[in-house]
This record gives sequence, C-alpha cells and structure tokens, in this order.
Amino acid sequence: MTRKKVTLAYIPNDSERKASFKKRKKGMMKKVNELSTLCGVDACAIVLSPYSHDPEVWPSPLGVQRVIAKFKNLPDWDQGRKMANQESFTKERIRKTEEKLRKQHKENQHKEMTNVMFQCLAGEWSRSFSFYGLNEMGWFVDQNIREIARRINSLKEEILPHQGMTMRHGMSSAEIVADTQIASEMPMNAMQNYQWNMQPTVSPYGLGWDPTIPSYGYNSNSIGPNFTYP
Amino acid sequence: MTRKKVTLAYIPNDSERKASFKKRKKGMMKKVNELSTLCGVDACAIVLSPYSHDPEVWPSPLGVQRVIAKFKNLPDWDQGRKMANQESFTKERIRKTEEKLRKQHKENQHKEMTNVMFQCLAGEWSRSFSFYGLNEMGWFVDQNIREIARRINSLKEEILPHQGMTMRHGMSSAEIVADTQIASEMPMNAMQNYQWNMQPTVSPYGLGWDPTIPSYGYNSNSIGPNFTYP
DNA sequence: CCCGCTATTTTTAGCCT
DNA sequence: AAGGCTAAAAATAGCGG
Repeated sequence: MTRKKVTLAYIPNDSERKASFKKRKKGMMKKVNELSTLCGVDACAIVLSPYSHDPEVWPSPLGVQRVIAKFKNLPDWDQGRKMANQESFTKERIRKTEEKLRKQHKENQHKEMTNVMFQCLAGEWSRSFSFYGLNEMGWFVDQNIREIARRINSLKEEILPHQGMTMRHGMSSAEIVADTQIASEMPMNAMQNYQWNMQPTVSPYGLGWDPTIPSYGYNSNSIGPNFTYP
Repeated sequence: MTRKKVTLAYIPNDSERKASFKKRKKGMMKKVNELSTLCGVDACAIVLSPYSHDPEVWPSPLGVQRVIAKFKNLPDWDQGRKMANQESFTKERIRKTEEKLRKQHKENQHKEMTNVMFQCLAGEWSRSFSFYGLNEMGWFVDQNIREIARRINSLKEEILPHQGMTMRHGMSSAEIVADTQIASEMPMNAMQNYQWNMQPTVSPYGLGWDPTIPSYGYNSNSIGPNFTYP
C-alpha cells in the first residue's frame, strides 16, 4: 500500500481535497484544543471553507470573539515580528529536508554494515540451530506465554479496576498460566529484543538493535528449559 | 524510557508546561498552515500566551484580520451549530475510549485462545520431542530466517535501488536461506501472529498497559513445555 | 459519500547535553 | 533554559465496504 508522504501543495483532486480537509480540520481543531487545555493559554482558530456555509471555529463563536477582542486590544504591536507566516514554514521545511539528506547518508552507511553483519549471524545460526537453537526456542516460547498472561491480567485489572475478583467463573488466564511450568526466572531480555525489535532495525532513525552487542549469545548449556535428548 | 501518553489536562509543572507549549504551538501552527495550503481554505489562528508579549498568529497579522473580517461579515449564523468546542472533543474522546474497550475485549478473547493453543502445542512438542515437533519448530525457525532475509533484501533494494545486482560478491541472504531446509509449507499463521502481533495490544486513551501494576499469580508449577530432566 | 481500517508519516514526551 | 534525540503516541493517505 502506498501512503504517500504529504507534499505541501494544493490538492487538485476535488474529492481527495475534501476528504483531506475534513480529516485535517478535525485534527487541527483537536490540536488547538490540546494546546489551550494543556498549557492554559487563550487560543482560537477560524476556518472558512467552501465545504461549510458557516465558519468553523474553536473554541466556540463566543470564545473566538473573546480572543479576537483581546488580540485587538493589544497595543503597539510590531506586526512584522513573532508571526508565523508561510515563508518561515517554507524555510523550516528546507532546513529539515537538508538535515534529512545528511542523516540519510549516515544511515545508509550504517545499514550496509548491519547488513553484512547480519548475514554472518544468520548463516551461523541456520547452520547450527538444530541443537542449540532448540533450548532457546523452548525458553522463548515459554517467555511468550508468560508475557501474554501478564498482559491479559493487566488488561483485566484495567478494565475491571474496582471490582476486585469478578472473573472467577471462567478460567482466567492467570489460572491457566499458573499451571505453566516455568523453568527459569532468569531474564532473557536480549532474546526478546532480538525477536521483537527486529523490525525497527530495518527502518527508522538508524539502528534499533545493535548486533554488535554480544548479549544475545545464549548457548544452550545454561538457560531455559533443559531439554534432554533421548 | 517512558514517553507518557498525553492526559488532556492542564500541566501543573511550569517548565514542563512551557516546553510543551513551545513544541505544541509550533505543531499547531504547522497544522493550520497545512490545512490552508493543501485544501485551499481561509484559516487563521491566534494564540495569546504568557510566554510571549505579543499574540502569536497564523498566517500573519494582516491575514488574521482579513479572515476575521470575513468571519464577522457572515450574517445570520446560528452560533450553536458547527462549532468545535471542548464538550464535543470530550465526547469524542469518550466515544473512542469505549470503542477501544470493546475492541480490547475481543482481542483478549482471541489471545486467550491463542494462549491455550500455544501451550498445547508447546506441551505436546516438548513432551514427545518427536520428529514432528522438530519439524514444526524447524519450520518456524526457518520462517524467521526467511523473514529476516526478506527484510535484508528489501533493505538492499532500498539502499541500492537503481543499481541492479551489485551485491553479488557476498553471500546474499536469499542464498543463505536457499540452503535452509524447509520442513513444511504448511501455513502456521497463528504462530506468526502470536509472535509478532502480541505487543500492539497495549493502547492509548487510558487503556494502556501500566508497568507499575504487578503481575499476578504466576507460580512456576505445571504446564507448558514439559521438559525432562536427566 | 462517509466510515473504518492500517501502513506509514508526523508529532511529541521525556531525557540528555 | 534551549535545542537535539528517540521511542511512543497520534494523525492521516489511500483503500475497501
């Protein structure tokens, strides 16, 4: 799917523009609301569009008039300064784009290195996983079950925060999991990171997971469910 | 790191509030700019804050006055309709939260099922340690390798989009994977989902997972991978 | 057309300097 | 305090019902 990055320019297509307008107006008004609420400042916004006969405002027609009144009462205001006009936004965009270019370059170099290292790892792993991968995998599965149960329970607590133990009738996941045999309490965060944070590595802001950190190297002699081979 | 979800309420701490103000004002103004540019509508915003002596406006003092003029010239406007006030935003938030609650519930049920199934699988697997289990696990591991390889290749495409096959010199991940024995083509989506989709569960507007809530009732006896100890 | 979905982009909270 | 950073949260483009 292609969710294009916005190019800041008038949207020629009518229906597209209208759709965008509706979504963005809502979002923008929400932002005004948040700014005003969170930071306790007076603010207002007015939108005059062909999509509605009436002006669309925040926080309310009266609120707008109140802010406008204050705004107009402010004396001697150098109209040139402190304003946010299109030009300044454009400049900001150029600055950011150039910044991005620099970062991209750096990131590319980094990715190539990661790429190479990863191949080494993967090769090693697939060659030997039949033995020493199994214990890890078993432990990993186990950890996942625990994690799920933990989350389910957290969710229940959240959803039924003040009702105490109201879910006795079904078999709760806590109960299910209470039956689970946990072979080890020892943390294996690195492995979880390996599994769950793999994806981020691939895209944003450089490297998520750093393959050079040796912490994932569990070998099977120590940790996790101890499989015995018959 | 803890990047808190925003709770829509006045920020009591002075420096925090100011920091938030500066960031959010910028973001908000940007949104107004985008709305106006993308959709070709007249819009303006005014912010009166203790952080600046002068009002901060978009698009410019004159632009604001122009919009205000249009706004005031509009006759017979039912002031009650079409306005975006705090109440409507609050209602929207409530709606969304309730929606999320419903979804969460559904998802929980799904997870519990997956949980149970997974335990069965894992238990069965480790109990017999059969070839069958090995194959499945092998397949699973293999899938992961393939996925990794796929991502590496995507990256290569990204990094070297127009250079064709420029990386012949190293062993490509595709080649690595070609060496891997694929035990079965049988779909195991459930397992992948289990692995990869677990995390997103936790979500915004009050339904997030709270790490401060202790996890309950896992004691370490019983189900799960039944490992045999020598 | 309008609504909901989700992949992707954009914003921003909390840290750090 | 003012800016940069990054992971998490929020907005939204494009799609399908």
